[in-house]
Amino acid sequence: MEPNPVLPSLGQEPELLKTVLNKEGFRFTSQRQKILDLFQSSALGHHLSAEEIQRQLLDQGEKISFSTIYRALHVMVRLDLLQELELAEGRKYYELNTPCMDQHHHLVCVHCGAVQEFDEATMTQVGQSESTARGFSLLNCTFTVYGICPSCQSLLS
Amino acid sequence: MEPNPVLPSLGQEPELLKTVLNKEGFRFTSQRQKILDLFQSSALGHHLSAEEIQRQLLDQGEKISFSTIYRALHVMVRLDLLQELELAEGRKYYELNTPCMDQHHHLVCVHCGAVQEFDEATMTQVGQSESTARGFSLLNCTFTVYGICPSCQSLLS
DNA sequence: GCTTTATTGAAAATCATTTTCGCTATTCAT
DNA sequence: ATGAATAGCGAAAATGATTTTCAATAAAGC
Repeated sequence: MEPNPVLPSLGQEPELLKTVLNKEGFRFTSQRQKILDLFQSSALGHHLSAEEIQRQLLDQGEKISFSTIYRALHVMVRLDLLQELELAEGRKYYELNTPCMDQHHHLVCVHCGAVQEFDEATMTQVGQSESTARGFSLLNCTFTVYGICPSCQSLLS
Repeated sequence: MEPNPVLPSLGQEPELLKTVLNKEGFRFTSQRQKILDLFQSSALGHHLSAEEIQRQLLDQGEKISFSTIYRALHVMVRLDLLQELELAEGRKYYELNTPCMDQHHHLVCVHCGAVQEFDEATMTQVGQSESTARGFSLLNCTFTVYGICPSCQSLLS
């Protein structure tokens, strides 16, 4: 739950978000800053859905519409500030983007939905070599493992 | 486009699909057989969406509703005959399920949507070790690499 | 065969996400 | 700074894939 102290995050300073947005013709708004702040005040690698973002902002007294949230998320994905994740169930999640070689991957419990992150340098190496082998320029790679977590296993048995 | 001659596929013989369905209390129907046939008459690893399934069956003169298609797909995923894939864009794809250690992975062009498959034993090994390390029972793992394919690169430059 | 009940198709319902539109607020040049 | 141009905002309507409802049909098993 601590802001990550290691990675020099782009939006940590308001100035930077504004600069990055304006560089591409987008405008800086308080809503966009608040959404980015949410990600930065969570643990590194914490993922949020649009609904969770709205709820968390409401909890801290900020009313925001879904259209604004989705537009902000798309802009920040386009600017490489965020990464879009498909953690099952027809809902998209977003998290702070990290350089490709530092990417982490996900272990999802299909029963309770719990998600754990793990690092594995091998993954991105394989992604890199497979894509260059086929002439693709690599943008991103995701490795997701689905299983049943220990506590659900005991519930089910 | 050839039916795969190597893997002894469960639904190849109609008897088998019926047996597998009945074993779990589901009923054998011609619609389910036709859907499974579609997958088996395509190349191994070929993936289809519900819409593509409906179109292909219509093309061969078979009318089928989306409710039936989705229900059949879910049943077959539950029976481990098919595997559900999330190849971006809010649409689900399905393909014949292969034993976990033979699983292949996907390289997706985010521009034109082309998908290539590749095998990589390393992936499933990592998935296995990560999940057992955390006490998860492994069900499935997917590795998806996003990039831009050679032809789109030349179009864009 | 006959009964039970899972399955089907058509249409309505969901649900996350996207778009529309009138209004507001940011940007940039003056 | 001031103002014109326009990106972004919120509310509500629209979209599009998937799911559910419900009456009619057809497998399964006795």
